[in-house]
Amino acid sequence: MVRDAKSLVNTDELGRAIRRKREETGLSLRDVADETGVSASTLSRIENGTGKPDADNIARLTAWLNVPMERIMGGAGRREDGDEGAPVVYFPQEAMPDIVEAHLRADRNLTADTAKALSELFRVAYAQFSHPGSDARNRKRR
Amino acid sequence: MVRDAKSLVNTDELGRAIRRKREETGLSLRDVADETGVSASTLSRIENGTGKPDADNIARLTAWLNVPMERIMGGAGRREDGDEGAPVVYFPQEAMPDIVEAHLRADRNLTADTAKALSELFRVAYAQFSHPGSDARNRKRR
DNA sequence: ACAATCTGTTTCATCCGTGAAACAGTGTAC
DNA sequence: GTACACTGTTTCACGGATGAAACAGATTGT
Repeated sequence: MVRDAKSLVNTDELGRAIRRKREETGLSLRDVADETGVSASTLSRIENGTGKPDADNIARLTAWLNVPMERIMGGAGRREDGDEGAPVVYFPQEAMPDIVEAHLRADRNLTADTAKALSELFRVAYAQFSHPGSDARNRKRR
Repeated sequence: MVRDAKSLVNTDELGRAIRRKREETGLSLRDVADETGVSASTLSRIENGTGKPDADNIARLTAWLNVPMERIMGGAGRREDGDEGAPVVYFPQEAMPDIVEAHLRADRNLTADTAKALSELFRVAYAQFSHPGSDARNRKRR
């Protein structure tokens, strides 16, 4: 059942991937820090395999790497195929714009200002579409 | 409202999902604790939306829920088929609209039509801002 | 009645990941 | 030389997530 207290976070692989991409693109730790929102000191620790990054930083860095999180974190089952009968709403209005913004910040083809502008645009548009005016929380499942 | 929080971990939905499945299967917190390796006290906190679980516990619980982790955490990514070792495949700007679209489609707060419309809007806006040749690139001296 | 055993919640002390800032090298200009 | 601007690393105080254990409530058995 439960494997004994083994860490499910593959820190080494994550660190290697980050260092590889960072060096390939010729960026400094502080550059990546600016793009991802993860501090340079934390990035250094992750690249050197010291400690385990928390969930937010893993999400930011996997977004920057463009790799699925399961690559870095183990133990997650895969379902999803066929249909999403699962009655769970995972991305409510609150989270979505932040997720998009995180992706935009990680996009090297955008300046910080542009990323912010796009993020704001999306935020406004999303809010408009996802808040029909009623206070209905979630769409009823059918 | 969380202004700077920008947490990429959707704790509330994770907690709701766990509580739902736990009650559906008639398990106690300590039962789930035994199955997942997450302590009952931590489970109680997660179900009630207090704090943010760390990466290991997210992995354990998404595994127990049998849902992909991206549903809980806002990571980007694309799975490269098969190969494990070196295999982190990066592909930059073209991916962004697709990533956003994937997230929008997974958002149950949006109808399919709305998701598509938002996706298109984002695609157009992004293309406008990110096309090469302009000043879009970050100034970077070597 | 009482006790025993469940349940979920909440202290409590400990551990650890975090970012800012200090630090140590390494060039590069002047 | 010696400032300066960069690099990656490490120190530091702090916030917060954690599990064990204490806790309160409910249910059941005797």
